[in-house]
Amino acid sequence: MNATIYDVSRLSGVSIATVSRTFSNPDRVRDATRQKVFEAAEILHYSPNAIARAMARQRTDKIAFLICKRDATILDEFYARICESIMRRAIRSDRQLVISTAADWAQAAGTAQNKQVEGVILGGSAQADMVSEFQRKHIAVVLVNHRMPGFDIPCVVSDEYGGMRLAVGHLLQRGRRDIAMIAGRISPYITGERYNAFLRVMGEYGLETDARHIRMCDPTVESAAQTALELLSRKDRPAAILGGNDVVAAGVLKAAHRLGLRVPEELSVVGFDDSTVCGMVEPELTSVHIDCRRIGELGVDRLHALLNGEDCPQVTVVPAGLRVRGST
Amino acid sequence: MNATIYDVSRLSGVSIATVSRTFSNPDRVRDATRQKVFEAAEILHYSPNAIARAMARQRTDKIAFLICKRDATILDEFYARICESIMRRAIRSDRQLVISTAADWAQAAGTAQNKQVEGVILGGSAQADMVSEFQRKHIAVVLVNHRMPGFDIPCVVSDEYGGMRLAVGHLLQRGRRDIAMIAGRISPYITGERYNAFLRVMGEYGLETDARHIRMCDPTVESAAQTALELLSRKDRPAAILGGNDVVAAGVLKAAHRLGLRVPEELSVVGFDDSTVCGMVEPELTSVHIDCRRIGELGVDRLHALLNGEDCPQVTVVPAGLRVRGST
DNA sequence: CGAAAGAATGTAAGCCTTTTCATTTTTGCT
DNA sequence: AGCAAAAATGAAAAGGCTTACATTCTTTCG
Repeated sequence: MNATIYDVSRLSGVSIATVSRTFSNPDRVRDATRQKVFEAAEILHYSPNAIARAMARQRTDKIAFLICKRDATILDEFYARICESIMRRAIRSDRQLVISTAADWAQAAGTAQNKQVEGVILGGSAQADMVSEFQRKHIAVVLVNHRMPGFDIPCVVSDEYGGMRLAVGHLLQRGRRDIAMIAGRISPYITGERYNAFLRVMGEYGLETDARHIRMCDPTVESAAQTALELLSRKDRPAAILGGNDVVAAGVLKAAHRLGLRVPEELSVVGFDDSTVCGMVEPELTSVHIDCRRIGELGVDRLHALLNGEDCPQVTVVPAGLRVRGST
Repeated sequence: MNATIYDVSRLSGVSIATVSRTFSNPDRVRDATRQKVFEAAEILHYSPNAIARAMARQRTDKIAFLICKRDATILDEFYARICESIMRRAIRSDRQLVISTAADWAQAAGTAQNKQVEGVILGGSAQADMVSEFQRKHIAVVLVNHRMPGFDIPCVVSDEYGGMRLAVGHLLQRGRRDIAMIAGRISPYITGERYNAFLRVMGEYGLETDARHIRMCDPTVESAAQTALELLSRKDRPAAILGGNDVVAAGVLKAAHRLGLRVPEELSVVGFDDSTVCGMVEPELTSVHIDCRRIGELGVDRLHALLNGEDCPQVTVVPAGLRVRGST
């Protein structure tokens, strides 16, 4: 149906080898020849068949960003940002990016298998067995927002601890010592990381962390608001609440509003992710800035390094920042 | 490197044709044979090479969702939702989905070309020439959130007019007759559609639309807030403002807050899209609900219909709804 | 039990490139 | 002009699978 290299060869009067070279290695053919070939190709609307090419070369020059719906979803601005950044970076490279979802990681692996892609960026909590599966298939892997101790895989993560330190430090500066945390049930890795960071940082500042001041909730505003409501209705209510992410923090703001608590006068609220909602709520939300852009870029870079046989750091930690706004 | 059909053939003692059939047409081989083959495959970690298969069959069974960064981005919750829905629907089908971005449509077309995918769902404002390009390559196309009069392409869009009618009707019920609109510069299609719908609906209700009450702004809270500030500072300020989407509406809320205008008592605000921010702002935002989920599903369904040679409606309009919340 | 029909399997060609190696043409120099 | 070296080109094999067609094995039933 579509023109092939043979058609072009016939029309232009050169061999198929030369046609092939004209497209994949233009400076290896003479100017005049190249022109003849391009002309013929133009007439026939020919363009190389990527599949046949992949077949012959035994490589596709494709990489994938794999998202597992169970762990991460693009509906979460956090992941959407990473995804966006990966796209942006990949566009400028000589490898094509495909984004692929799957119901579960097993299916995702299947999708990526069979040399359809040479490398994958795994977003969300990958499992060890699936990573080995990839490695056995000689598919390069890098992890974003996740790490896998004991595995020989580059990963790029945000400095959750550093971010938490900034947040808590800032609250202390504002005179808040009685700090609670509501950890939204986001991806297991992030949730765990932030939770541990909180405990550690509080410990380092010599603050006690009342177990009742650490709560878990579903990652919805409503759930967060409910949880915050409980926390704030108690006599010994905290002076500040850290949300596991901005949605949770928005929920806290909501709860405060319902209780008539003024923010930041009577309660300080800090979120995580520095997403666009921070600027939409009232007061605007102080939030730990996660550099999703950088995470995505580095993810792509690491994968390219791996594929190019360059050496490549195992763990890359991207610094976090703090955007101070009206809620503290 | 990886096992091929030949290896399996050798180990299991059957011909490569039988191995092939075992994988792509299991019930065309005898039970005993199938088992032998699967066993051998298991041992060799064999799985069919998708590229070779595509080469032989002259088809990939892949479809793509193409996003052009210029027009649509996954960072916009609206598109993220559609994207998510497309993924969800595609997972359950027998065709694989790849999501692909490109700096511009030309590049996107290149990506999809060459029979790497059999069909594409185009998100955002596609251009006529690119669509013809696809058609010449025999790649099926469906449009989501866009239509292309005069072209033979199924498209699925939201009923923006119906949504607008609900919104304006609701405001009138609340006694607001002096209604302004701030159209965020979102995708050209959506922006235009909502703008036109506004004019038309206002006309139908016999309301005059002061040209000064229709504004354009960048799709950021700040820009929207600025624009709203101007609108609301005037002596003859409107009694209600329609935001072109929720982000814009959130900006309006912000402006109202700055001016000390109480919402909804002194100003009603309605957004578009019914995104998650609606529940986060104070007061919660009344918004026109766009059924992104359905749009995505139908997009996939239409494409499948097209590829299966079934007939397929040209234009599908998905009804919009109205979620009334505190801002009106 | 044997023939005919049907099911299972095998053979080999084809899908469209790339790439190695051999061959031809061009170039650069003396 | 003539020769070696370099550049351009061509012939052919390879890449892993599917599938039409031919062949062999099983059933079925008179």
